[in-house]
Amino acid sequence: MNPATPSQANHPAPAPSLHKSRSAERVLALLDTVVAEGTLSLTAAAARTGMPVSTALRHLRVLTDCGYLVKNKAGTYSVGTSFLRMAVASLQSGPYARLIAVTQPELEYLVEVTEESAYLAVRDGDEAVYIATVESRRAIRHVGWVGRSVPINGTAVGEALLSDPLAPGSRPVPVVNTGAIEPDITAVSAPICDSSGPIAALSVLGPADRLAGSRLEAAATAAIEAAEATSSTLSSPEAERAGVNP
Amino acid sequence: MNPATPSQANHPAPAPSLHKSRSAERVLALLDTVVAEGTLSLTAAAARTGMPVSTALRHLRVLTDCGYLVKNKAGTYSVGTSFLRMAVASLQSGPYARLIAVTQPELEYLVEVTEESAYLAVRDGDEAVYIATVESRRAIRHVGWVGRSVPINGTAVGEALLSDPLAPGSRPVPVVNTGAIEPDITAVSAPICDSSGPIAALSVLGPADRLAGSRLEAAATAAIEAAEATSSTLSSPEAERAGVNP
DNA sequence: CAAAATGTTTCAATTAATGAAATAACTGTC
DNA sequence: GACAGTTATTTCATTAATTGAAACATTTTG
Repeated sequence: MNPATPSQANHPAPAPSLHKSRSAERVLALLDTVVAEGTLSLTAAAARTGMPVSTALRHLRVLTDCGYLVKNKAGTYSVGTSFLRMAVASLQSGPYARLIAVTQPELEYLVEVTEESAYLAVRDGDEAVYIATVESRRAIRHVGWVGRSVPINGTAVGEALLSDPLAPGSRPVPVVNTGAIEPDITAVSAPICDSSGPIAALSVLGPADRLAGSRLEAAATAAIEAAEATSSTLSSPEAERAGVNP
Repeated sequence: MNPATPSQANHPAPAPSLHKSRSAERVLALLDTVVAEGTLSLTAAAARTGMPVSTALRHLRVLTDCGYLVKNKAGTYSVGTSFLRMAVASLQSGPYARLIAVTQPELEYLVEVTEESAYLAVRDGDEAVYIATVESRRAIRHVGWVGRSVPINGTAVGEALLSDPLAPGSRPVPVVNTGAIEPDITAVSAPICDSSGPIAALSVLGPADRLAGSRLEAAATAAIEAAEATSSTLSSPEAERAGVNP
């Protein structure tokens, strides 16, 4: 339904031997699909994941029994409260909690300076996922990419995440790209790094005709500044926290 | 590890016949446990979910192969980017997206008026889950309950979610409770309703000695006001949106 | 360095997942 | 309100796929 859906589940299973849990994978694929689509009927879910309806039904039942999905009166499935609980918990206390918290003010700063929407992205295999945003306050603005993922090659965020800031003499360079995913959208990205390299990236996204010239330069400067600020904040005090409990 | 963990997975399986997918349930239990704990070793995860290590390992591998979990160099597991993607997507475009968006300014209003932390909660079976918050700006404040769930009985949120605002003549009543979950914490809750009853609740949480007397009354008034504002905003224009695509 | 704990692999037994087909419940149409 | 079409649910025999004890490897601890 999405004309260009850059994300979607997984086909990472070329492993020949070694027992793999099929139903497990299937149940996860189902969950993923429903979350991605927001709402899905049984047959649609079965079709999307390529499994027989009866099997899909059984697995969807497991998911609803556990509260991860909810079956609305129309018979369709959507995310349930148990999944919500996990979602907020993972954002609140997972490994990315600090990253997201630290980034928030920087995103706000970027929006203030550039008047465009700012995003935080992390790497996911050969894709980059946008996991947080502060939207521009202008009428025309870039919205709704949180939760989306884009290829890591040929995009500004991707290049930022792949850049090697450890290479001697290399200063952080903003990556600018126009029209990689959608035409007329320009992206400026800068990497957030720890000692081992880029772990995330900040992106400013806006209309290509507006995000250009001196405004583009300003955005590039601001992005690097914000990303470096984030990097140093992250590396400074309490370095690693694994557990959740206070 | 949590002294009192009110949440946690599920034992909803009294069904005698009818094939149920065991590995599916197990993989979800594993995912849930890791998300709840933030970081977990193989043996710990196996113990928590009560399955043999070799089985847990196999399922954890499925989860890491799909990117839902990540295996850090220490050998422990934490949530991965694919799960993050789902998490933010579910908050951004799921059935609760509108609720959360509409509630945000109301939470901010509550914090402004009461100077205490404000939460949004929804029902999850016989529990209530806090899914959003705006924190008080005071030095002593209530934090960190997002993602947590509390029993629906004997708590302020719970009672708000159970209240019946449709009963003729009943005005919304704030529910106040002190020390239900933790001593010295007072909660004020008001239900957000649609035509069929409460669908969520707003809560103001603060230290019992501070959230009392006239301040408590002010909080109660504000909570009701905010909840009613949310209710009417939700019910007014575009009533239902199921799909995600623009 | 020995001992203990934790992580990983193997493999045969059999459980438990699978999916085609039959049935039931809707949905819309005339 | 009956008909065709679509979608959801149940059944059930087959067998593929999951399981877990135990052996082995690796890391941590004393």
